[in-house]
Amino acid sequence: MPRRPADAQQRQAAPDLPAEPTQAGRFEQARRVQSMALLEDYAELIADLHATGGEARPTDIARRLGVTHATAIKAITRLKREGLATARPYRGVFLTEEGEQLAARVKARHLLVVEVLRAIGVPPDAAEQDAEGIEHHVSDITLQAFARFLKGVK
Amino acid sequence: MPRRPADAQQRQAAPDLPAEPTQAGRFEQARRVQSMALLEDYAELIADLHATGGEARPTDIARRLGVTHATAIKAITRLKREGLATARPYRGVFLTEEGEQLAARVKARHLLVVEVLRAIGVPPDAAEQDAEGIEHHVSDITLQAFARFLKGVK
DNA sequence: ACGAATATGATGCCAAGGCTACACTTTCTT
DNA sequence: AAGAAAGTGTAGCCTTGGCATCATATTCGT
Repeated sequence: MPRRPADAQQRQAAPDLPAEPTQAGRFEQARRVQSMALLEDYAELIADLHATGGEARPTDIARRLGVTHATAIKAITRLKREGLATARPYRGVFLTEEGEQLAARVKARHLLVVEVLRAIGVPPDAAEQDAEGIEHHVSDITLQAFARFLKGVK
Repeated sequence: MPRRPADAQQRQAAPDLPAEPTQAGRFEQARRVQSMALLEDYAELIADLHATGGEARPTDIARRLGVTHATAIKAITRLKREGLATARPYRGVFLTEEGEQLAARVKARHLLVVEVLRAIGVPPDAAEQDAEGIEHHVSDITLQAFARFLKGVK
């Protein structure tokens, strides 16, 4: 996480708000997106676990993500800190309202990305694999374009 | 960088080689990709600086990327460590043969991704912005599909 | 119901990639 | 040519997200 530069040397203190169309701006944005990716993945997975099995235990989460439980717990801590989740010891993790909304958005986006890749002719396996990384970088504007595109080819 | 797990607890020591089609496998792959993204961006930029201006100084690189020069130098150190670049103090950074190849691949991929986004109907600015993050997650297989797709709509 | 197995949570370690600050070169300007 | 400006490199700090390990808590099977 960039932690607000405030560097005096050679950066004109961009007010952070506008997505300047400069190369540096694009890279900054990409880095910002990246820092959200983890939260998004966890939120989506927790929602999925609740939707299917019923519980989202740290160990389940860790296994599904391919990390150790310690890593999962650390991420869950961050989710709690961000107000996206709560957890009762030995009772699993629960998404807050905000967390649920994030998860829903992420899931919809994931499906759309996979669909678009498939429509373009990407083999199913590759589509699934690449979507996992791509989805986090798909902006709302691009997402809308994806939806329109699918309506066209459907 | 994952640093080879060797965890004994609940992971069956996957030989690292096969891209297993499991969810955990997909996430691992996405993380692996992520760790390459930085090197790719730097290599591409260095090649671009050489192609246009002529020199790739740490400060130029830092400015273009929107980071401080200290950060750029750290990344350059990693590039050197990975055998992708060399540097002569106060004389700029140079890509090795391998670095050049990486840069070329990355650039071609970037252009293709932007083109595909445009073809799908994504506005230019969004296409440029999103491609910056997306490109790193586009596998060779998907890239080939992209190329075929463009031939079709061209 | 109790002991083994499993899950949980807390620590501590590591590397990457941000940052600031400071020292030292090089280059530019006058 | 000398001082100012700009570039370069080093060091130290922070956060994130991996990891292993250990001590507990819970759950399960007999």
